Amino acid sequence: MSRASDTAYQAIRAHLISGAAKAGEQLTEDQLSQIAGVSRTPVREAVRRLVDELLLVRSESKRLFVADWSRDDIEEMFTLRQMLECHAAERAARRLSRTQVEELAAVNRRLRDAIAGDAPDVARFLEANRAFHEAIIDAAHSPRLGQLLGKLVEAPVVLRTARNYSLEDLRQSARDHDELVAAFAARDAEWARAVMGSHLRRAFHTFARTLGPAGADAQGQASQGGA
Amino acid sequence: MSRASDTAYQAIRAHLISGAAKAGEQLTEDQLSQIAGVSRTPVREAVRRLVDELLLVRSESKRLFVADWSRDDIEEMFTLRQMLECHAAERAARRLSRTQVEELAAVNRRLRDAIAGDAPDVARFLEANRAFHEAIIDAAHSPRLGQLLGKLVEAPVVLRTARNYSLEDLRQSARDHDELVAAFAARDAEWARAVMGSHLRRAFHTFARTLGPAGADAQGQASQGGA
DNA sequence: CGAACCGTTATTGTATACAAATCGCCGCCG
DNA sequence: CGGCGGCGATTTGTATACAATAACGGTTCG
Repeated sequence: MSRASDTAYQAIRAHLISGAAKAGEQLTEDQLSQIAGVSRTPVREAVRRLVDELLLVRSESKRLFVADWSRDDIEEMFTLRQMLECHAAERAARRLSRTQVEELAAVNRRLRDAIAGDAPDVARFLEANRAFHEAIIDAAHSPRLGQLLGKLVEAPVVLRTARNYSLEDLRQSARDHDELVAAFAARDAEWARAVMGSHLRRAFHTFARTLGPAGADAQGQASQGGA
Repeated sequence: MSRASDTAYQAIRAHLISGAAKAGEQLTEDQLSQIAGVSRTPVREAVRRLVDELLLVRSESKRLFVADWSRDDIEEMFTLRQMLECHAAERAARRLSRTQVEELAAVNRRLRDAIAGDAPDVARFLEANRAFHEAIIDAAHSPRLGQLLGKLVEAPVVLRTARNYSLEDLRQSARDHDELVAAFAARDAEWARAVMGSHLRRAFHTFARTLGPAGADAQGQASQGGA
């Protein structure tokens, strides 16, 4: 990846994740180029990526805003992710070699380690979690699928880092992963799909619980739509 | 949309569709800026879109090539599209108003008109077809879904214009659309999903038939992968 | 004769200056 | 008192020049 535009991407992303920028706030390319320490050209490239990943939004008149995810947006995202990632699990179940299954199991042991004690290491947990899901998607051998999912998983992973998960939530995730590994070992595609489905759907509800009841929604903002 | 970068997008896209550029051929941003008649800056913007839509490919060293779709790539793409668009049909079935259903029916009448005689007007057919599917996706009210599908439908629609479809293929499509309208009118989400599924799966086989048997595949090229 | 090295050339990446478009505000008129 | 129009300021879009990097070809050494 090119140097400056990648620098810009990471810097801006970090800036968004850190919470320094509030949802709905306007940002200008100039500000961002100052933050990233590069000129506007690579910033624009980085911004395009971030818009694609739904972390930034461009208004109708091309002005730039920090994305503001409503509960419905998040549910939609989880639904799409579930659809695609269940498919990935199904394909992976048919293709994973014994060695690869063992590798997945190893990744999940790392994940368990991260939540072994009373004080879970959330950063390590998230890293292992990401690696686990990524390995499955890779194993599905469907480049386009991976590409589509890449965009979807970015955003929530980001938001997630800011949230507090209960230890029980994390442990349930680990159990889900174990069952996925079992399904893969058995080469049972239907099983894998089903486990992945409930895993992600529960993740959504765990996530949504922190946002309040289903009716309440975020306030308006520069129209996010536009397909 | 900005003037020059949009011009560039359309010009380059037209250049690719017209067949003037062979699959796997290298293109430089300079060439493209000459073709489009604008500077490299908007060309780069347009190129990013086209890479995203899988019409162009960037090699590991950032060189630019005309995408070369293997049969497997096409099958993958249709599979993903089916998954997403079935979901869209399901949602649309629950949401479409009587008026909207009638509008869909009208679009399909346009489509039938285009293939009424012995010499079908393929351009009009494709336009109506696109409008039909787009209306369903819009009705699904899922902006992210629309966005994902946008990328997937671009490529095949493009290739498709170059192919010859039998009159019977086109008529079958029209019948499928009629049945979809019926499913929508009945507000039967399962029915809609099923019809959409067979519609797209058949489209894939119709398409694949023109590419030869399943085993034969395209030759190598700059690695297309990269999720 | 083959393979690795180095200089040349082609191609992409970045910075900067400028043009176009948009916004927000202020004054004007109804 | 409220809406309309236009002007200044802000922000994005485009062109161009230059820098960095990767491919190519020739030469030389083993």
